[in-house]
Amino acid sequence: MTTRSDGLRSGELADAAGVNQQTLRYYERRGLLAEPDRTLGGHRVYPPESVALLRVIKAAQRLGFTLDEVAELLEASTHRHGAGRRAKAGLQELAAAKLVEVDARIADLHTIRTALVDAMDAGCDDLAVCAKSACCPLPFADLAEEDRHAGPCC
Amino acid sequence: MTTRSDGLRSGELADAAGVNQQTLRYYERRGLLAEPDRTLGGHRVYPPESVALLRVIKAAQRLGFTLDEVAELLEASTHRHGAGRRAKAGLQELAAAKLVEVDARIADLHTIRTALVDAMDAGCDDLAVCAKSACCPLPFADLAEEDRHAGPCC
DNA sequence: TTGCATCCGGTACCCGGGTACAGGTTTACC
DNA sequence: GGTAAACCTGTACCCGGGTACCGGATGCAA
Repeated sequence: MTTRSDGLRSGELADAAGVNQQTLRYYERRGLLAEPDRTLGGHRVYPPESVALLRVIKAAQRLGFTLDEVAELLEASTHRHGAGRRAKAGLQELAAAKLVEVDARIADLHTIRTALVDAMDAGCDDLAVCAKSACCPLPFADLAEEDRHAGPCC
Repeated sequence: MTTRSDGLRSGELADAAGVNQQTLRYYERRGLLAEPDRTLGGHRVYPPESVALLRVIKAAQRLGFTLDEVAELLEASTHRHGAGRRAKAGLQELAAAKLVEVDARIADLHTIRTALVDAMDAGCDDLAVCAKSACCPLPFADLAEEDRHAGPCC
């Protein structure tokens, strides 16, 4: 049965999409990739569209969506094709929400940038000294509040 | 022996600095906090300056420095007080390097922002459809390169 | 001296996004 | 039919910055 005209083996798909082979199985577990067909021996055989799908996943991830959000987006689209009702948020809603997050993060980084420049301009070169003297322009109290607002980096 | 006029217990320091008590021990392990004196029974007794030190640590962290970098900065300042030679980078150097990182991250986020707005303007609402049609403005190929350059978020 | 709050060390777990390894099949080509 | 490459499952580990839990010991006041 050499009629494997268009299926991809996991290694081929991984190479084509530029991801690790383990990542494919990881995405499968996370629900981003549907369980593919198998050979009689149990080896995965992916349809050619999978390459495009992986590229979409990577693009969405690059836009700041978490894997859970990407899974939600993909699930939403398949469900919309099938059943009429749509419970999941579409790309428009999630992108709008993500845009707000990105803008907040940019603003936050500008605050940080300003503080860094201030510290450099003031010639601070010793944290222990800064901690004791009041010369240092590092806004020890102020920064913390913004932190709560924007959330930690990770 | 009630002459504990100025020492802080770990719980007191944690409360005063607004951190978890476990975090204090964690910082001690990481070398950010020197090992404090102990009571006869082995309980930690911190000097009052520790509160300021913790605030500095939090401020530095807020500026984007990792705990390792903060430790390096603190270590550098104490070593400079002691021995004459300085091997560690000072705040000036690290801040300059961090500034470059922050600027790169801001630029990267602007790229992401643009892509998000483009996708919203184009009315994309289905990733699976976007993957197949060429209508979608999501720059599937381009984004990946920038990613390598700026590094992943976490 | 009793009783309760606090503290101790050690270990294990959390988040997100993977990656690595071990040890056992399957496939493909000669 | 032999052999090497590719594949399989399951489990454990990585990064950074903490947090939680446990059983036992201390501190302090009444």
